[in-house]
Formats: sequence, structure tokens, C-alpha cells
Amino acid sequence: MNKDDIQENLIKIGRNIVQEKGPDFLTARKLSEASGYSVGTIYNQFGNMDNYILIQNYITLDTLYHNLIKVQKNSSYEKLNEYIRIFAEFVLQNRFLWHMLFNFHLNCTDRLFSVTYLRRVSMIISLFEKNLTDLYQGLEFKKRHAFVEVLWITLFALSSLLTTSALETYSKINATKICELLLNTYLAGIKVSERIG
Amino acid sequence: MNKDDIQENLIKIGRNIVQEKGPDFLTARKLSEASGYSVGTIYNQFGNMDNYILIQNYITLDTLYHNLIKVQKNSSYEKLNEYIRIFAEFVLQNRFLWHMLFNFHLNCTDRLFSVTYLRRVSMIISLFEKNLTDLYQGLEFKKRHAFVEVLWITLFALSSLLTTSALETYSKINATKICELLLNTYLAGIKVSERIG
DNA sequence: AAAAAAATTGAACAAGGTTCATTTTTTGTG
DNA sequence: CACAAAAAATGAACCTTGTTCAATTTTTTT
Repeated sequence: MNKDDIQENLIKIGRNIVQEKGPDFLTARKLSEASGYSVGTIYNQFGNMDNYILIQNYITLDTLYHNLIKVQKNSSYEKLNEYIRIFAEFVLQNRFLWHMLFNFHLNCTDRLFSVTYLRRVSMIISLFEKNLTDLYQGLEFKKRHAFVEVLWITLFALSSLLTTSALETYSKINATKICELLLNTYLAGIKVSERIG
Repeated sequence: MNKDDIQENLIKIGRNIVQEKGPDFLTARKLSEASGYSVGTIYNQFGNMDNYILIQNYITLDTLYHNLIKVQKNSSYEKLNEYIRIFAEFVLQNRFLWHMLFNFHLNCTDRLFSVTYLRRVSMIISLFEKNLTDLYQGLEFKKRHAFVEVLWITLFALSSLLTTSALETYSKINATKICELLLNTYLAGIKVSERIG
């Protein structure tokens, strides 16, 4: 069997483990048992478990991105709201995968990080920015970019809470509703700032 | 030596380890070495490491709360901004402790969770809510409470990113500035919603 | 001072990531 | 096809986690 097939197999099987049992069950030995390959083979293929998980994570980001670009709405306002809805839904339906993505302790000085994570995140941010540009044409570029960055960072951060049971304890508000309220309050706030200057 | 003294000692020494080297270095054995007590004693005192870290975490929450209630400002608007400033500053200056707090996988069904975490978080939320009530008197209770909850959850989520080097890669905006922009845009957004109804 | 109770200890266990000498498989060549 | 060389796969072994518990030491009680 060639190298790509093994990798593909190991990725698929690992994703099943995570989706069904959670990230804690994705260990080298369990992956070895589930796949039939030895522990050593996993290390030959991926170097180490961190790198393996990094790959799993950017697949998750890719999947999200492809869900987002499917959106067909007329107004930029509707699009932004749909993005948030899809984002929240995706996070909730793939909570284990998202949990793994968010809780991964990456070494950001690593070039690998830029290639795998940053590029993908930038693409998602661009989707938001495009529609925010349409929506608030009075805003200068620099300001608008700051608004978009803060919005994304906030949503991204928020998403990590959506996947935990902690949220249910902190708040009785539905996870999707939280994202919606945040977005719309935030957008209304930008409008004010646009008017002021 | 009596039980409280040992616990106090172990907590203090553990906090030093976390502050200086990060949560990863807070292991039972390293704590044992650093304190002079055996591993067994740590387990006699705290039951398990999770419980030990839980205690560390609510001390962190208490410290934050005590920093917040010191705020002396006239207007509610100023107070809210000062809260956010102090919150961001606290998180940044205690990033390892905050990281440990945020990344702790707690079992929320556990009664212990309610007593230790939820009560403390509620107290912090109350601070925000009190000033938001003054600021937006036109809002009905239910709506206002939703705004406060979402604001806190968002800030709390955001804080977890502030402590990682990931943020620096995602955004060139200063961590405190992110919190400030978020708060003020959000507050402006609430004002709009207040006017509308 | 002896007995009983309580507290402390650290070796030992399971499970995690990781390594690497050994074995197996594949590839290349006459 | 046969044989050598290269490549890939293997899993026992190592170290580090959290955790337990029989044995030991200390404290308290009588």
C-alpha cells in the first residue's frame, strides 16, 4: 500500500474515533489498534502525534470553509448572519473535532503553523470582511479591518465555549442565539461608529 | 504540621511553578519535589490532581474579582471600561494561571463545580450587570440580562485566546485593544437596540 | 510506656508519547 | 528468476504522566 493511502486511512479512522469518543481517545496505541497498523508506522507517517492532530485540525478548518462558501444570500447582512449560523451549527455538530482544534497547543513560531492554520483562517476572515465592506462603506479600511479581526477572534474564542458543557452551566441561552446576539449587537455598534466617523 | 498549613504550602508552591514555568510543569511529582512532601501526601490532601487544580483555579477567580471591585470610577460607562481593562491586564499578567483555569476539563455535573466556579463567575457577572443596568435603563430585565451574559461569555472566551501566542499570529491588534473595541462596539450596539425597543 | 489511631511514604501500576534495533517488504540489477 | 540493497513496518522498551495502597512513621490516647 502506498504512503498516501496509509495516511488517508489513518486520518479517516482517527476522525471516526474523535467524532464518536472524543479527542482523549485519539492516542497512538488506539489508532494503531483501530487501523491495524503498528504504532511505529503512525510515527513514520506523521512524525509525531502533534503533527497528526495538526493535520486533522486543518481538515476541520477546510470543511468549515467549504460549508461557508456555499452560502447563497442576497444582502451582505443576510450573508453575515448565515455565516454565523453555519459556523455555530458546524461547531456544535463537530464539537469533538472543534474541541481538538481549539485546544491544540501549537507552537506558533513553527512555519508549519502559518501554512496550515493561518492561511485557512485568513480565508475565513476574508469572507466576513468582504461582506462587512459592502455593509459599511463609510468605514475606512483600517478601521473596518480591525472590526473584522475582532469579530472573528471573538467568534472563534466563543466557539470554544460552545463545545463544552460549561456553557450550559454559565448560561441558559442557546449557543446559536449567543452568536446571533453577539453578531447583531456588534454590527449595530459598528453602524454607530460609522456614523460618528 | 497541621492539615491547612500543608495545603496552603502546596497551593503556594504550585502557583509559583505555574507562574514561572506554565501549567505543564505542575505535576504531582514536581510538586512533591518542590515542596518536600511525598506524592502520597498530595493525594491525601487533595484527593487527586484535578481537584488540586480546581482549587488553584478558584483562587485565580477570587483574585480577579478582588481586583475588579477595587475600581473607583464615577460613571457606569467608565466603570465598565475599567473592568475590561483590569480584566485584560489580569489575564495577560497571569496568563499561565488563566490558561490553567480555562483549559481545565471540569465535570460540570459535579456539585463541586457549582460551588467553586459558578458562584464566583456569577459574582463577576453581577458587577457588569449592575453597571449595564444604570447605563441602559430603557432595557427590560430579560433583554439586559441576555446582553450581560453574552458579553461575559464572550469576554471570557476571548480571554483564553489572549493568553496564547496564537493571537499574535492571527492579529496585530493589541490584546487589550481587542477587548476595548469589542466592549465599546457592543455597548454602542446595545444603545441602538434600546432605542428600537 | 504501651496501644491505637492517624498521617506519611514511595514503590508499583496503567496509560500516554516516542524511539530504534530488528524484521519484513519492496525495489533494482545481472 | 535470484540475489543484494534500500525502504518500510514492527513492537518491545524507555520515560513521563496520574494514581493506589501496603508498609512505615508519627501523633494521640489511655
